[in-house]
Amino acid sequence: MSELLTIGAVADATGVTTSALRYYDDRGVISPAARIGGQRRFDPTVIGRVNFIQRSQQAGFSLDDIVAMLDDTAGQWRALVDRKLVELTDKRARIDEMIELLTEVRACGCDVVATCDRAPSC
Amino acid sequence: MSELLTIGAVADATGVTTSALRYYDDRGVISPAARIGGQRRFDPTVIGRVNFIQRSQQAGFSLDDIVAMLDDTAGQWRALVDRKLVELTDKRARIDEMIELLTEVRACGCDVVATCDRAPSC
DNA sequence: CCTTGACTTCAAGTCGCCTTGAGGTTCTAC
DNA sequence: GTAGAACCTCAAGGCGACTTGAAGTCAAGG
Repeated sequence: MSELLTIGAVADATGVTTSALRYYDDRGVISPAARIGGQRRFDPTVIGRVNFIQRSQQAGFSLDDIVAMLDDTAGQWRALVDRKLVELTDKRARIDEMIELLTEVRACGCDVVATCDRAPSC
Repeated sequence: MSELLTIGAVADATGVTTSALRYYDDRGVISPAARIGGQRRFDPTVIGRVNFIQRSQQAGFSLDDIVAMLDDTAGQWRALVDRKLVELTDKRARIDEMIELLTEVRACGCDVVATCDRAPSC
Protein backbone atom coordinates (compact mmCIF):
# COMPACT_ATOMS: atom_id res chain seq x y z
CA MET A 1 0.00 0.00 0.00
CA SER A 2 2.19 2.77 -1.25
CA GLU A 3 1.40 6.44 -1.19
CA LEU A 4 2.00 6.64 -4.92
CA LEU A 5 -0.91 6.47 -7.32
CA THR A 6 -1.33 4.49 -10.50
CA ILE A 7 -2.49 6.35 -13.56
CA GLY A 8 -5.89 4.76 -13.15
CA ALA A 9 -6.21 6.03 -9.61
CA VAL A 10 -5.37 9.55 -10.77
CA ALA A 11 -7.94 9.19 -13.53
CA ASP A 12 -10.57 8.15 -11.01
CA ALA A 13 -9.65 10.95 -8.64
CA THR A 14 -9.71 13.69 -11.28
CA GLY A 15 -12.17 12.54 -13.90
CA VAL A 16 -9.47 12.83 -16.55
CA THR A 17 -8.92 9.80 -18.78
CA THR A 18 -5.72 7.82 -18.59
CA SER A 19 -4.95 8.65 -22.21
CA ALA A 20 -5.23 12.35 -21.42
CA LEU A 21 -2.94 11.91 -18.42
CA ARG A 22 -0.35 10.15 -20.58
CA TYR A 23 -0.68 12.97 -23.04
CA TYR A 24 -0.09 15.50 -20.25
CA ASP A 25 2.94 13.50 -19.21
CA ASP A 26 4.31 13.49 -22.76
CA ARG A 27 3.71 17.20 -22.98
CA GLY A 28 5.43 17.80 -19.66
CA VAL A 29 2.37 19.33 -18.02
CA ILE A 30 2.58 16.85 -15.20
CA SER A 31 5.55 14.75 -14.18
CA PRO A 32 5.42 11.21 -12.93
CA ALA A 33 7.13 10.69 -9.62
CA ALA A 34 8.49 7.35 -10.61
CA ARG A 35 8.23 4.27 -12.80
CA ILE A 36 7.67 0.86 -11.35
CA GLY A 37 8.16 -1.92 -13.84
CA GLY A 38 7.68 0.65 -16.56
CA GLN A 39 4.41 1.87 -15.10
CA ARG A 40 3.82 5.40 -13.93
CA ARG A 41 3.37 6.11 -10.24
CA PHE A 42 2.22 9.58 -9.32
CA ASP A 43 2.63 11.59 -6.19
CA PRO A 44 -0.85 12.44 -4.83
CA THR A 45 -0.15 16.15 -5.30
CA VAL A 46 -0.63 15.56 -9.01
CA ILE A 47 -4.36 15.58 -8.35
CA GLY A 48 -4.26 19.24 -7.36
CA ARG A 49 -2.20 19.95 -10.40
CA VAL A 50 -4.61 18.22 -12.73
CA ASN A 51 -7.47 20.16 -11.17
CA PHE A 52 -5.54 23.35 -11.74
CA ILE A 53 -5.03 22.31 -15.36
CA GLN A 54 -8.73 21.72 -15.81
CA ARG A 55 -9.70 25.04 -14.32
CA SER A 56 -7.13 26.82 -16.40
CA GLN A 57 -8.34 25.17 -19.57
CA GLN A 58 -11.91 26.11 -18.81
CA ALA A 59 -10.74 29.67 -18.49
CA GLY A 60 -9.13 29.48 -21.93
CA PHE A 61 -5.52 28.59 -21.20
CA SER A 62 -3.67 26.32 -23.61
CA LEU A 63 -1.47 23.53 -22.32
CA ASP A 64 1.54 25.55 -23.42
CA ASP A 65 0.36 28.45 -21.31
CA ILE A 66 -0.05 26.16 -18.35
CA VAL A 67 3.40 24.65 -18.81
CA ALA A 68 4.83 28.14 -19.03
CA MET A 69 3.14 29.13 -15.80
CA LEU A 70 3.87 25.99 -13.85
CA ASP A 71 7.39 25.18 -14.97
CA ASP A 72 8.76 28.67 -15.12
CA THR A 73 12.00 28.98 -13.22
CA ALA A 74 12.99 32.42 -14.37
CA GLY A 75 10.31 34.29 -12.47
CA GLN A 76 8.58 35.27 -15.70
CA TRP A 77 5.31 33.68 -14.75
CA ARG A 78 4.00 36.77 -13.02
CA ALA A 79 4.10 38.65 -16.30
CA LEU A 80 2.31 35.78 -18.00
CA VAL A 81 -0.31 35.80 -15.27
CA ASP A 82 -0.75 39.52 -15.79
CA ARG A 83 -1.32 39.03 -19.51
CA LYS A 84 -3.74 36.24 -18.80
CA LEU A 85 -5.63 38.39 -16.32
CA VAL A 86 -6.07 41.01 -19.02
CA GLU A 87 -7.24 38.32 -21.44
CA LEU A 88 -9.68 36.95 -18.91
CA THR A 89 -11.10 40.35 -18.11
CA ASP A 90 -11.51 40.90 -21.81
CA LYS A 91 -13.17 37.59 -22.37
CA ARG A 92 -15.47 38.25 -19.48
CA ALA A 93 -16.51 41.53 -21.01
CA ARG A 94 -17.29 39.85 -24.32
CA ILE A 95 -19.33 37.20 -22.59
CA ASP A 96 -21.25 39.88 -20.75
CA GLU A 97 -21.96 41.61 -24.05
CA MET A 98 -23.16 38.36 -25.52
CA ILE A 99 -25.40 37.63 -22.55
CA GLU A 100 -26.91 41.07 -22.91
CA LEU A 101 -27.36 40.64 -26.64
CA LEU A 102 -28.95 37.22 -26.36
CA THR A 103 -31.22 38.35 -23.57
CA GLU A 104 -32.42 41.20 -25.71
CA VAL A 105 -32.83 39.08 -28.83
CA ARG A 106 -34.66 36.47 -26.85
CA ALA A 107 -37.16 39.04 -25.66
CA CYS A 108 -38.06 40.24 -29.14
CA GLY A 109 -41.07 39.06 -31.06
CA CYS A 110 -39.26 37.67 -34.09
CA ASP A 111 -39.80 34.14 -35.32
CA VAL A 112 -36.35 33.90 -36.81
CA VAL A 113 -33.19 35.46 -35.49
CA ALA A 114 -32.01 36.29 -38.99
CA THR A 115 -34.88 38.71 -39.46
CA CYS A 116 -34.58 40.26 -36.04
CA ASP A 117 -33.29 43.76 -36.35
CA ARG A 118 -31.72 43.67 -32.93
CA ALA A 119 -29.46 40.74 -33.62
CA PRO A 120 -27.32 41.16 -36.73
CA SER A 121 -26.93 44.88 -36.42
CA CYS A 122 -24.70 45.11 -33.42
CA MET B 1 -21.56 50.80 -58.96
CA SER B 2 -23.80 48.16 -57.53
CA GLU B 3 -24.93 47.92 -53.96
CA LEU B 4 -23.71 44.34 -53.81
CA LEU B 5 -20.30 43.57 -52.37
CA THR B 6 -17.56 41.30 -53.66
CA ILE B 7 -16.10 38.82 -51.24
CA GLY B 8 -13.00 40.98 -50.99
CA ALA B 9 -15.07 44.00 -49.96
CA VAL B 10 -16.77 41.95 -47.26
CA ALA B 11 -13.37 40.76 -46.10
CA ASP B 12 -12.13 44.34 -45.87
CA ALA B 13 -15.25 45.45 -44.04
CA THR B 14 -15.21 42.69 -41.47
CA GLY B 15 -11.58 41.69 -41.09
CA VAL B 16 -12.47 38.11 -41.98
CA THR B 17 -10.40 36.49 -44.72
CA THR B 18 -11.95 35.59 -48.07
CA SER B 19 -11.16 31.93 -47.46
CA ALA B 20 -13.06 32.03 -44.19
CA LEU B 21 -16.00 33.72 -45.90
CA ARG B 22 -16.06 31.00 -48.58
CA TYR B 23 -15.94 28.46 -45.81
CA TYR B 24 -18.90 30.15 -44.10
CA ASP B 25 -20.73 30.06 -47.39
CA ASP B 26 -20.03 26.34 -47.82
CA ARG B 27 -21.20 25.73 -44.29
CA GLY B 28 -24.34 27.76 -44.89
CA VAL B 29 -23.57 30.34 -42.23
CA ILE B 30 -23.80 33.13 -44.76
CA SER B 31 -25.14 33.11 -48.30
CA PRO B 32 -24.35 35.41 -51.18
CA ALA B 33 -27.24 37.30 -52.68
CA ALA B 34 -26.11 36.36 -56.17
CA ARG B 35 -23.40 35.08 -58.43
CA ILE B 36 -22.05 37.23 -61.23
CA GLY B 37 -19.89 35.35 -63.68
CA GLY B 38 -19.48 32.69 -61.04
CA GLN B 39 -18.36 35.20 -58.43
CA ARG B 40 -20.17 35.80 -55.15
CA ARG B 41 -21.93 39.09 -54.56
CA PHE B 42 -23.14 39.86 -51.07
CA ASP B 43 -25.84 42.08 -49.74
CA PRO B 44 -24.27 44.64 -47.39
CA THR B 45 -26.31 43.25 -44.51
CA VAL B 46 -23.93 40.31 -44.53
CA ILE B 47 -21.48 42.53 -42.68
CA GLY B 48 -23.74 42.65 -39.65
CA ARG B 49 -24.16 38.94 -39.88
CA VAL B 50 -20.43 38.29 -40.01
CA ASN B 51 -19.97 40.55 -37.01
CA PHE B 52 -22.63 38.59 -35.19
CA ILE B 53 -20.78 35.40 -36.08
CA GLN B 54 -17.54 36.78 -34.72
CA ARG B 55 -19.10 37.87 -31.46
CA SER B 56 -20.84 34.56 -31.08
CA GLN B 57 -17.64 32.65 -31.68
CA GLN B 58 -15.81 34.72 -29.12
CA ALA B 59 -18.52 33.82 -26.67
CA GLY B 60 -17.97 30.13 -27.39
CA PHE B 61 -20.56 29.30 -30.02
CA SER B 62 -19.69 26.81 -32.75
CA LEU B 63 -20.63 27.47 -36.35
CA ASP B 64 -23.27 24.77 -36.03
CA ASP B 65 -24.77 26.60 -33.08
CA ILE B 66 -24.81 29.81 -35.07
CA VAL B 67 -26.44 28.17 -38.07
CA ALA B 68 -29.02 26.65 -35.74
CA MET B 69 -29.78 30.05 -34.29
CA LEU B 70 -29.79 32.04 -37.49
CA ASP B 71 -31.48 29.63 -39.88
CA ASP B 72 -34.03 28.21 -37.55
CA THR B 73 -37.51 28.34 -39.03
CA ALA B 74 -39.26 26.15 -36.48
CA GLY B 75 -39.08 28.62 -33.63
CA GLN B 76 -36.70 26.39 -31.74
CA TRP B 77 -34.01 29.00 -31.52
CA ARG B 78 -35.31 30.50 -28.31
CA ALA B 79 -34.66 27.22 -26.50
CA LEU B 80 -31.16 27.15 -27.95
CA VAL B 81 -30.60 30.70 -26.81
CA ASP B 82 -31.76 29.73 -23.35
CA ARG B 83 -29.31 26.86 -23.20
CA LYS B 84 -26.56 29.13 -24.43
CA LEU B 85 -27.40 31.73 -21.82
CA VAL B 86 -26.94 29.10 -19.14
CA GLU B 87 -23.65 28.05 -20.69
CA LEU B 88 -22.46 31.63 -20.86
CA THR B 89 -23.40 32.35 -17.26
CA ASP B 90 -21.53 29.22 -16.29
CA LYS B 91 -18.48 30.13 -18.27
CA ARG B 92 -18.49 33.59 -16.79
CA ALA B 93 -18.54 32.11 -13.30
CA ARG B 94 -15.55 29.93 -14.11
CA ILE B 95 -13.68 32.89 -15.53
CA ASP B 96 -14.44 34.86 -12.39
CA GLU B 97 -13.06 32.04 -10.28
CA MET B 98 -9.94 31.94 -12.40
CA ILE B 99 -9.47 35.69 -12.14
CA GLU B 100 -9.75 35.44 -8.40
CA LEU B 101 -7.35 32.52 -8.25
CA LEU B 102 -4.75 34.16 -10.46
CA THR B 103 -5.00 37.42 -8.57
CA GLU B 104 -4.35 35.58 -5.36
CA VAL B 105 -1.51 33.49 -6.75
CA ARG B 106 0.04 36.56 -8.26
CA ALA B 107 0.11 38.28 -4.90
CA CYS B 108 2.00 35.48 -3.17
CA GLY B 109 5.71 35.48 -2.63
CA CYS B 110 6.54 32.31 -4.50
CA ASP B 111 9.17 32.17 -7.21
CA VAL B 112 7.53 29.33 -9.03
CA VAL B 113 3.81 28.67 -9.31
CA ALA B 114 4.34 24.94 -8.93
CA THR B 115 5.62 25.43 -5.41
CA CYS B 116 2.96 27.91 -4.42
CA ASP B 117 0.61 26.34 -1.96
CA ARG B 118 -2.23 28.59 -3.02
CA ALA B 119 -2.27 27.49 -6.61
CA PRO B 120 -2.45 23.72 -7.10
CA SER B 121 -4.55 23.06 -4.04
CA CYS B 122 -7.84 24.49 -5.15
C1' DC C 1 1.09 -20.96 -12.55
C1' DC C 2 -2.37 -18.67 -14.76
C1' DT C 3 -5.81 -15.58 -15.77
C1' DT C 4 -7.53 -11.05 -15.96
C1' DG C 5 -7.37 -6.42 -15.86
C1' DA C 6 -4.54 -2.45 -15.75
C1' DC C 7 -0.76 -0.80 -17.70
C1' DT C 8 2.81 0.24 -21.76
C1' DT C 9 4.27 2.41 -26.55
C1' DC C 10 3.52 4.12 -31.02
C1' DA C 11 1.01 5.45 -34.99
C1' DA C 12 -2.94 7.05 -36.81
C1' DG C 13 -7.52 9.07 -36.50
C1' DT C 14 -10.94 12.81 -35.02
C1' DC C 15 -13.10 17.34 -34.56
C1' DG C 16 -13.68 22.22 -35.41
C1' DC C 17 -12.11 25.96 -38.08
C1' DC C 18 -9.94 27.37 -41.17
C1' DT C 19 -5.44 28.07 -44.46
C1' DT C 20 -2.66 26.86 -48.36
C1' DG C 21 -1.71 25.49 -52.92
C1' DA C 22 -2.53 24.23 -57.60
C1' DG C 23 -4.61 25.31 -61.58
C1' DG C 24 -7.97 27.89 -63.86
C1' DT C 25 -11.43 31.98 -64.88
C1' DT C 26 -13.16 36.75 -64.68
C1' DC C 27 -13.08 41.62 -63.95
C1' DT C 28 -10.87 46.18 -64.32
C1' DA C 29 -7.80 49.61 -65.83
C1' DC C 30 -4.85 51.14 -69.17
C1' DG D 1 -6.46 43.73 -76.13
C1' DT D 2 -3.80 42.69 -72.57
C1' DA D 3 -1.70 42.72 -67.88
C1' DG D 4 -2.59 41.95 -63.34
C1' DA D 5 -5.57 41.77 -59.52
C1' DA D 6 -9.28 39.36 -57.73
C1' DC D 7 -12.06 35.72 -58.09
C1' DC D 8 -13.23 30.45 -58.57
C1' DT D 9 -13.03 25.10 -57.08
C1' DC D 10 -11.17 21.23 -55.01
C1' DA D 11 -7.95 18.67 -52.30
C1' DA D 12 -4.88 18.62 -48.81
C1' DG D 13 -2.60 20.43 -44.74
C1' DG D 14 -2.31 22.35 -39.93
C1' DC D 15 -3.30 23.10 -35.12
C1' DG D 16 -4.76 21.82 -30.30
C1' DA D 17 -6.14 18.32 -27.46
C1' DC D 18 -7.03 14.36 -27.26
C1' DT D 19 -8.97 9.34 -28.61
C1' DT D 20 -8.54 4.90 -30.62
C1' DG D 21 -6.41 0.65 -31.93
C1' DA D 22 -2.90 -2.75 -32.19
C1' DA D 23 0.27 -5.41 -30.00
C1' DG D 24 2.61 -6.27 -26.17
C1' DT D 25 4.03 -6.13 -20.69
C1' DC D 26 3.05 -6.14 -15.76
C1' DA D 27 0.73 -7.06 -11.28
C1' DA D 28 -2.58 -9.11 -8.02
C1' DG D 29 -5.71 -12.81 -6.70
C1' DG D 30 -6.99 -17.70 -6.66
